[in-house]
Amino acid sequence: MRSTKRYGKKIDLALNVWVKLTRAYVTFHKLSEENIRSFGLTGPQFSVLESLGHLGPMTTGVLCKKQLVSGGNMTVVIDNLEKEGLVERIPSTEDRRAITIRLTPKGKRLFDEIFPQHAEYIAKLTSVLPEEEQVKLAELLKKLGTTLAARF
Amino acid sequence: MRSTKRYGKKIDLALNVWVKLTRAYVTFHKLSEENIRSFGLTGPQFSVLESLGHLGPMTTGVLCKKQLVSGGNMTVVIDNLEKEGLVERIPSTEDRRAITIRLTPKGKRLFDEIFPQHAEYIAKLTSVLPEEEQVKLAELLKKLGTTLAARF
DNA sequence: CATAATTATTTCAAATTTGAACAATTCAAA
DNA sequence: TTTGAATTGTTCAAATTTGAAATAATTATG
Repeated sequence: MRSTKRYGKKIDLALNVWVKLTRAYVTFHKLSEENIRSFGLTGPQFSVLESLGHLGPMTTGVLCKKQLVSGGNMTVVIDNLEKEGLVERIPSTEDRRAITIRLTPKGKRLFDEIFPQHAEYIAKLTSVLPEEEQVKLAELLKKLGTTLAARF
Repeated sequence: MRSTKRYGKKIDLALNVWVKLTRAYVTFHKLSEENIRSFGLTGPQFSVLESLGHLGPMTTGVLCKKQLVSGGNMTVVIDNLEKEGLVERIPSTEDRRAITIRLTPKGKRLFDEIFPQHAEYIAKLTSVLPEEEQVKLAELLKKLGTTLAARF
């Protein structure tokens, strides 16, 4: 950390956290994305399938909040999944502005097939840390993420 | 974590680490990016200024490795910084394929002005964790990131 | 009830990023 | 040497993402 040693102890520590968070995330993300591509899906497509597969049908807006992406982007992602016949748009019964997205049977089959494989891969990557460190890391990251989201 | 409780203890734990890493990173990144925009720079532009400001002139290729982005992208980022008069391209003396990028005086002045401000902001964000947790988190993230990069 | 403000989604243009193709250069081995 | 493989940076096309309208529907307020 030679590059971040000139701003006082507190700031150096904070910069170090941020740098390490970025490196760990980017490296992990590239590997995960690569694995997802091998299933013929993009990362965002996979994330949508995962949300729908685990939590059931939900509206476009809820999907946006879950993945923290813009609405314009989500429309495109859903368009592409729809073209592949993996999801379908159903007008919401309660709110006629809203559209419910759900897996088609084909989408459900694909999800059931590839999600466990991808989960195995994630576990392989994560296993570079022993389990007790994984627990600690998840706990700290959760605290950081939720507190930031709540406070800023 | 209702959505990730059906694949066995080890896999659930790994998925949890990955989900929390993603949330913490994306949330932090959006806030940091927003702050950088307030200085009239994009995130990648700021990162290049930071590398050059802290470590001195370096080639395009080294910048790519530091920021983990593609060469095509780095060319555009440097083009834009050059248009603003913040960096300049110098043909490398040792390797005539390579081009050294360095800050102009204007770039150096901007860097000296805004980096401490941004560092303060990062410290404000990070301060949602007490210092001993920051130390622990940085340590775990470093281990995760470096081991992944070395092993996969 | 009527009007305004908010919310959900889509459309569109612009910015960003990647990856492949390419030109120039370096390096290593025959 | 010199041939060929690898590396450096750029260009280009395509994919991705965002953010700002635009549209439609709902909710709140007077």
